[in-house]
Amino acid sequence: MPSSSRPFTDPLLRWYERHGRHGLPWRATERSPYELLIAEVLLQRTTAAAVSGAYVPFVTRYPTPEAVVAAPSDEIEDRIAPLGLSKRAGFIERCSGQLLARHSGKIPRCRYELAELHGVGAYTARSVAVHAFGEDVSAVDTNVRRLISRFFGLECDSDAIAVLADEIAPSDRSSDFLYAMLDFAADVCTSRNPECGDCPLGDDCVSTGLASDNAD
DNA sequence: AATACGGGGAT
DNA sequence: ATCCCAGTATT
Repeated sequence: MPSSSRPFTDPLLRWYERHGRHGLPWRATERSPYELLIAEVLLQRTTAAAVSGAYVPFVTRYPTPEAVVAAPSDEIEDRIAPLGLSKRAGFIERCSGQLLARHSGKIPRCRYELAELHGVGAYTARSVAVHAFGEDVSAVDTNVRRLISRFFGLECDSDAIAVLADEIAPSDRSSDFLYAMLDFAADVCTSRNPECGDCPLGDDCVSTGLASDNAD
């Protein structure tokens, strides 16, 4: 992590310790890599609030890839349906089969092997690598993209965002840092009507004060 | 490089 | 009524 990024990372981590969404069920300690992978798939284009209700019943009913493969397809689909993008039910089934066939039911640590799994793209692979295995990278989703583009003044669709996100990830706290960016972007640096007023990053944010979104 | 998938909450 | 959400697979 370059020292020049500390005006970003330090206040962000401090904010996270105080105001982060620490109660989200997939963040509980002792979640297995498989359980984290399931959470990430359910969270694709889906709000944390929506997933939080369905998550515990899901991983309780299907605690392993074996349980997914053994279960009736329509039953899994019924649990995904309220979240939308119900084809993810099929993703999870196929992914679970691949986990059994290729990795003897375990979640691989390598994010490129992770991304070979059905329903697991670059983002989800990185996310699992960070939260399950502590890899020193970032995962750029909608929230992180918006936050970094605003703070550093980068174009929203710039490839530089992903590069920068990796560079500034603190090697010893990559998971907390990612959660911190997600929570901060969801609660303060929101898509519409960001709370720039009492933003703890305000002094150094390129876009501070221009309350219109889409900071570039 | 576009497009389909999607229900639910916020504005 | 429209926008948005911890994206990915498929044209």
